Amino acid sequence: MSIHEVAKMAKVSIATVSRTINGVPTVTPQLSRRVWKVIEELGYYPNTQARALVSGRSRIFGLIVSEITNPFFPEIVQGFEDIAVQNNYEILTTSTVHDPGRMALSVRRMIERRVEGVAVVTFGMEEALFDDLKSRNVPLVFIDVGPPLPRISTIKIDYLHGLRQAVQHLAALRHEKIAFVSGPLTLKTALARQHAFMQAMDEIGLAVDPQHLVEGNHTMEGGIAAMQKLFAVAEIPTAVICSNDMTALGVMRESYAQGIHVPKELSVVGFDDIRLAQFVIPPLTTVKMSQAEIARLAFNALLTDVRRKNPSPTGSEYMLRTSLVLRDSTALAPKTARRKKPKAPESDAAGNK
Amino acid sequence: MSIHEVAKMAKVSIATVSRTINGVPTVTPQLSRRVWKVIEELGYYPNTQARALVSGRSRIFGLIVSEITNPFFPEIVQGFEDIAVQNNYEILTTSTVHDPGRMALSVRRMIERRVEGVAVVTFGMEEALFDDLKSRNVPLVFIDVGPPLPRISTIKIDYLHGLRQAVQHLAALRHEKIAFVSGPLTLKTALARQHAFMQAMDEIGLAVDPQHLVEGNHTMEGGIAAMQKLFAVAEIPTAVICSNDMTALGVMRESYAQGIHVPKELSVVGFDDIRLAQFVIPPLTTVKMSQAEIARLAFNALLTDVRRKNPSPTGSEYMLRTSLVLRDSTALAPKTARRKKPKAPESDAAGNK
DNA sequence: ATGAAAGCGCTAACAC
DNA sequence: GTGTTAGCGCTTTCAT
Repeated sequence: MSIHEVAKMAKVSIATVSRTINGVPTVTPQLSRRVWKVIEELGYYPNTQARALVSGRSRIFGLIVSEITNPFFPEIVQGFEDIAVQNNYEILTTSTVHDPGRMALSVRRMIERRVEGVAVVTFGMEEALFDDLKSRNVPLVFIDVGPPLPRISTIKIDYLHGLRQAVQHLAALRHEKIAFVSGPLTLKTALARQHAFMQAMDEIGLAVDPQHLVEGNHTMEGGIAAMQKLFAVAEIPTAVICSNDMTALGVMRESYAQGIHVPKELSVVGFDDIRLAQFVIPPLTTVKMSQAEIARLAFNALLTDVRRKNPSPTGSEYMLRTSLVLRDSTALAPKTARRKKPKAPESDAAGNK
Repeated sequence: MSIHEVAKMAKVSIATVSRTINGVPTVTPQLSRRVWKVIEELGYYPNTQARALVSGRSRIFGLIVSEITNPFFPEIVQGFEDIAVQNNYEILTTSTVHDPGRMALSVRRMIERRVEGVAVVTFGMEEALFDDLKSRNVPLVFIDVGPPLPRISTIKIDYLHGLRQAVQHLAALRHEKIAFVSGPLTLKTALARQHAFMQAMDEIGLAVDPQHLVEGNHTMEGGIAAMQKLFAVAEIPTAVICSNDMTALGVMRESYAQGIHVPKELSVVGFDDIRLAQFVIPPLTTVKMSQAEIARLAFNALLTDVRRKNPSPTGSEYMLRTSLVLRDSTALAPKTARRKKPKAPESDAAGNK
């Protein structure tokens, strides 16, 4: 079943069928109707491969994520698909699972399928992996990183805005000993978050105890470990801001295990605002970095670039604001800072004082 | 950059280049080396659209899921991608977000891209939506449902096996009043789970109090609501099995809110074993329905079907076992069944007795 | 063992 | 306004 059958049944040339489908205005309404009728009857759908081949436009955008099973990404994938669908684009999603080999393979798959652009939403990456894409002038969009090159867009995240709100929110609740659990400091984005936190603290004249700066790894386990470190130091914090929500969940979990009540004894703030943040107990106060918005910005960056005849030589930049979402994991600082746990082990520390 | 450039540089015909790439054995090793060398140098990647067009095989499988943002699905998507990559298949994932319109659109997108097969992993669906696919003889694989038609495979889930283990596990812990929170009973899969539960209870001679059978909706909110109902009845259960993990999380959350300790006062069992089940507090005992295995079975069903010349007239069936995973949300039944909450409202019921 | 050529289904000149 | 035709990049006969 091809355009030819439609043409034959409608008694027109294949060119007319093509024009009808593509809405070329020269086609007589009468003919157009006839053609559409046949198309419906036959249940004809154009072959996109043939279209792509002849037009040189695949109408596919690639989306590379770190790992689809990380709760941060599905919302982005969904958002990306939603907009793609509206624009008659298909989306080729690949998950690199933090494996450089898979990443390289992703790029290869993208090229083989002749995607028109690629959105790269990953934690950390080797830029060299994208050389094949760059040399082919495939529009690219990155988060936070990306050289000022033509056909390369960057979505900058304004970490400071949300983190400043978080810090000031805690300060308003009389917290002074505010800890920060970072992500892996090899990651630029993790570093940027930590810097933003430091700056926000500095702005309101709050000192950061070096012991209150601990490195996590953006996982729940990392949060648990970080929490253990934090509560082993002399001066225990009354609030902790985490570099991402999974870390915050880990901190909350460990707090629960240690019988430390959140938020009464410890305020916890996350970052990202993954869906799950609403559902944990207590619902997590966090800095929202809208995944839907990232998807939208990334898609539009690509679309804009594809349509552009002469790409700007310096690439394009987009900005995403972050902002605090208040939920129930933060509260007024306790009057007297909690001291280190008594050494005597309790058989049941969980939840009961 | 096309096969022609490679041919020219290697001083062979395009046919030879094609044969080399496709590993046709007639090509002289010497020529083959020459061609491969040029391919490397040029960074040439074959155009899959052209390949698909001429060969009639797109090397794409479709994967339709209910919603990628539901924690149940990402693991399936990842598993599917992993196997697809190994087999040089591309995967076109679409998320229907429970919208029949989006579902219809999904099917359309699949047809337009000429996928070679489609795996449908959704909660409930209108079979009619797949008529277009069926009439085109596109291999299909469904979970649990699916008519015995050629080119249609079904993955049957053995709910009973895991649920029987769950029930017997609880019985061994001296539980007798075991409640069940079902999914929406309009869903065949939800119904099947409930039936399996009933049967498992029946097998060991345990009666199910009708008040202990409440309908949820496979969301956390549904679990919360169900839990409230369950603890408003005269005879309060000591254990509750949930039709899926999200429901179980809701039940646990509401237990926490009501100050009911899990597992000391209430044992909770989930179903699915989503990744998150390991991370909640306490880690959830649940019936595992391996998402990776579903992905594997579905992909292989499709691959098998694609390769088959004469499809079996009755379709194929695959079976997936479920089995209990023990974690910390189940424990010995309390000696004396907890009674209904005292009417006097407590300002702080959470966690403290 | 290799090359020439037909053709997959479509779009876009170009004619009329 | 509509039809004819030349490819798009590849695979696959069919010759040689």
